Amino acid sequence: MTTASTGATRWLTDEEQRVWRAYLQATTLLEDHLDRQLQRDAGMPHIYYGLLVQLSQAPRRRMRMTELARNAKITRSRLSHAIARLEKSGWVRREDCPSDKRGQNAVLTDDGQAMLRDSAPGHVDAVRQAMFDRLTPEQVDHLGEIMRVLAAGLEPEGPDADLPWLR
Amino acid sequence: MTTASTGATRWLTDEEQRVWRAYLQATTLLEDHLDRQLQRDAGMPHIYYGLLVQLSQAPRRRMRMTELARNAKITRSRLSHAIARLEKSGWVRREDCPSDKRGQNAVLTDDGQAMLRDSAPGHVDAVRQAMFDRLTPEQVDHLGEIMRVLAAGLEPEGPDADLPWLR
DNA sequence: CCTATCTAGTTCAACTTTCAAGAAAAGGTC
DNA sequence: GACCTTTTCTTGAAAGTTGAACTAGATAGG
Repeated sequence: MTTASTGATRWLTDEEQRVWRAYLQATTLLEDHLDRQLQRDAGMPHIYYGLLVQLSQAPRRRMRMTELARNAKITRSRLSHAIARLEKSGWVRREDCPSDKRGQNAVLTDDGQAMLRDSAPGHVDAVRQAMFDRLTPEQVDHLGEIMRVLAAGLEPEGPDADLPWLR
Repeated sequence: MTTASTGATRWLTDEEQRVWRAYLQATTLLEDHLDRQLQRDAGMPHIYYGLLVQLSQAPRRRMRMTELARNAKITRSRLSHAIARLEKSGWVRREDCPSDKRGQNAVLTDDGQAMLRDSAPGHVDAVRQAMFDRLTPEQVDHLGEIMRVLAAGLEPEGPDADLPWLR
């Protein structure tokens, strides 16, 4: 039920406002921190690094553009630009999809794989220091469950739902 | 203790990887969702909206640039550009600080206040639907505590620490 | 087939963010 | 006061993102 249907806004309680504010601050700071760490150590923003990680875990280190965009929760437009940039840096190359002439595979190059191998330890350290070393095991469990719920709530639901990242 | 000092990387466990992945997906989806909601309903990205909210809650609806940047966890450069844009839209104006001739106050205009009043219900609804309506009260408590810990861990510590958002 | 529609991916322009550099005022020291 | 450092804020260019428009190939119905 939304405000629009009733005319009565359910404002956030003081406690909810505090939680929301803490959420915004923590996520902003963490994103910024990791962007900076990876820009320094791997020469690319965090999200680009995430794309390479996905490719490294995919069969034959390659993935269709749309599937990669869907996994990373970004639009295809954004992915096109990102892959173009990563291609220029030599970490990824494009390849025509054999079974669908419209399709492209993004392929992690050997250089890309080597770069990941070299920068992964530093990145894992950064993530540990920022998150896992600061939380109790119970808090990690809770966080995982909470984030799964939030992510599920923001996924498009029906088969005919308008998928934001396909625009 | 970091990998760099010992040579042994403490990789993430499978469960930690799942939590990390869920965190990245949820935060990406939520940020994206709210950016889109506010771009549609208020004509600006989420972070700009947050700046106006801060101003609306400040005494006399104005705040020094540096303080606003610090609260919003963004760099002063980014804030300068953002305020320039909000000024062009008429929601904010700049004002010289009387006590420090280097300083500027960002002031929420009446138009800005009115815009906030009109768009706040829709935004609160969006936040509720995405987060508070999906979590149990216990989960909200846990989330708040977790986010406070993470934010605190990413704040610069010493007085001489290099403050990212002051660059 | 033929046509209409859908899907995959790219491109362009407008906008936002980042980083490095710089102008101007404040503060500290002698 | 003269000098040096720090703080405040802005600027400009490069990089990244967005949303709409577009091309080309796949798909479905007649």
